[in-house]
Amino acid sequence: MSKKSKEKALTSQQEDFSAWYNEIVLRAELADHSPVRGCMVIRPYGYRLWELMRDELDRRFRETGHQNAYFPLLIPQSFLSREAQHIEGFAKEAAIVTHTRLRATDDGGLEPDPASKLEEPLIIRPTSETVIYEMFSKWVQSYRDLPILMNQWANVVRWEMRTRLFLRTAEFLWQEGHTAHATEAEAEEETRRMLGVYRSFMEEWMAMPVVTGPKSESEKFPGALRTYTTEALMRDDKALQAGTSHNLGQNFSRQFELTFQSEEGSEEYAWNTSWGVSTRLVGGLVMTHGDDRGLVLPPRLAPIQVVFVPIGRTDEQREMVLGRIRELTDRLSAGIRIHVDDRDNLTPGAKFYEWEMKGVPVRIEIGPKDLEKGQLVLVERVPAEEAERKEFLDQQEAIAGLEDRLERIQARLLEQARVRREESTTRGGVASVAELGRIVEERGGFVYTGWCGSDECEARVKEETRATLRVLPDEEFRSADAPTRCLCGEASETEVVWAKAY
RNA sequence: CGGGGCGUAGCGCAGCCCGGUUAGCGCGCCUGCUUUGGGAGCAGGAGGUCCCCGGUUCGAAUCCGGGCGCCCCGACCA
Repeated sequence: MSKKSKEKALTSQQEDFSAWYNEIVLRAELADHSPVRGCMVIRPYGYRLWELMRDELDRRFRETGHQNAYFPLLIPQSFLSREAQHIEGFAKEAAIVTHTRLRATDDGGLEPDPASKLEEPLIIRPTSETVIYEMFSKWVQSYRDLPILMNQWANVVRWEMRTRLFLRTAEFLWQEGHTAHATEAEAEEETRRMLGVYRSFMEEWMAMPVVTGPKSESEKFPGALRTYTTEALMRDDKALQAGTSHNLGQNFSRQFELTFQSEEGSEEYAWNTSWGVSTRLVGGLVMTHGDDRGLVLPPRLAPIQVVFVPIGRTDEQREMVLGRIRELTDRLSAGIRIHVDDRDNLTPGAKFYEWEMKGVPVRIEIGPKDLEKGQLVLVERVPAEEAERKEFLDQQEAIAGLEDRLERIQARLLEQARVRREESTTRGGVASVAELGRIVEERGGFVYTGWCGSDECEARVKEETRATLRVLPDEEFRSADAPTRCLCGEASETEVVWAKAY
């Protein structure tokens, strides 16, 4: 019995992925557009998602010895200009504070008071390397003060031309880790360690598989020696840079006189790293798992893991059903995030659609018939097999098994995402730029090829195919028999991954 | 910053080309009754600076000029 939907249906992913994404973010109440162009309001449901990500990442940062701190939003303009590449990277998208007062205009409006003009403009941080290393230089004297392992949760502003909710907004929330070390080897180890933290978080919590490895010279962070990335593949077969970890070398310590006296007594520049993930991860989560019904959330990050929908014709029935639900949920471990949808102005069907759209992993229906039989109806957001969509289960057993079920769902989502990525990955036999272009155009996904290592070659491929060099994959991701030739015909130096990217 | 599209009720839209009563529809919202295992039904009701400013006209959502905003597609970026 196909029911005509009164709600406008979601645009399907196949019809227009971009429209699908925008609609789902708004309709699932993750975020909304702000009055200021390019900025977003993160709504409670979306913010809870971010908080759950944040809490787990924060736990992992502490576990690896890092401490949280907070550095100011405003940065002296002169700081940014100290590191040449760094300024080049951020100058084009800066928000600048020039005045400290407003005054009334004749026509009843407001304008910056010229008398309050700052001698030196302040930049709203696009990232905090400069202030942080300035401060580190005050705090560090000897090798005994190292390493410094610090992190901050903050907002940053980058005045983007073109924005999209979560994926690229003018202001976003993130974490930026900043460390200082006595040796290059230690800094490199730290850079790698945090890349690993990101990777395992993304896989274990977001159920989002990633390919890790260094970026090419042209794609690295401005001011870094080396940038490592975690690259994920979205359901529209475009790549998303989900997190980055940078070995900054001594670039910043030289500019900010971040020096220390070594064990041997010599004065040395410290070695720095920085690493970050942002609210962009929420966008990545949406585009990794979402389908034409809406969001699909992995249980570990779902604000609501299990939603109960009571069903009853009469007030009396509803009371009894709700009573039963209370009995059952009292017995649940406090670790499970549940919600009982007892609204009486919606039919059960309407609730089903709503919670599916919001990506809740498990729905449990209980009605009068179930009370008699001691059973309940359980539906997973993404069932293992379509055939068993509605499961009729013993109440006690179902409740007792919820925790395990959520873990199984978590694992399955990662597995499914992995399968999708592999199906969208092309390895071997891509021998020309034209062929790469064709694959990227027609099929999308990750394309592995050989690379001679030259910037010019990379730029040419980018120009001709619209694909970018996403990552020089770490060994475990490389092909069994790596290509021996670059697309240009020269000998391949390393295997690389190309894709159209967000 | 270039190209395209759109601004009318909370949301989605019609009306505009061809100016003419109190500006309309669906969803949502409020009240009541009946309902509830896949988007409930009926009845009643609330809700609008038609993006802004100016012009043309007896009369502007509609025509003209200027502005603003948003979305999409490109160049740059987490």
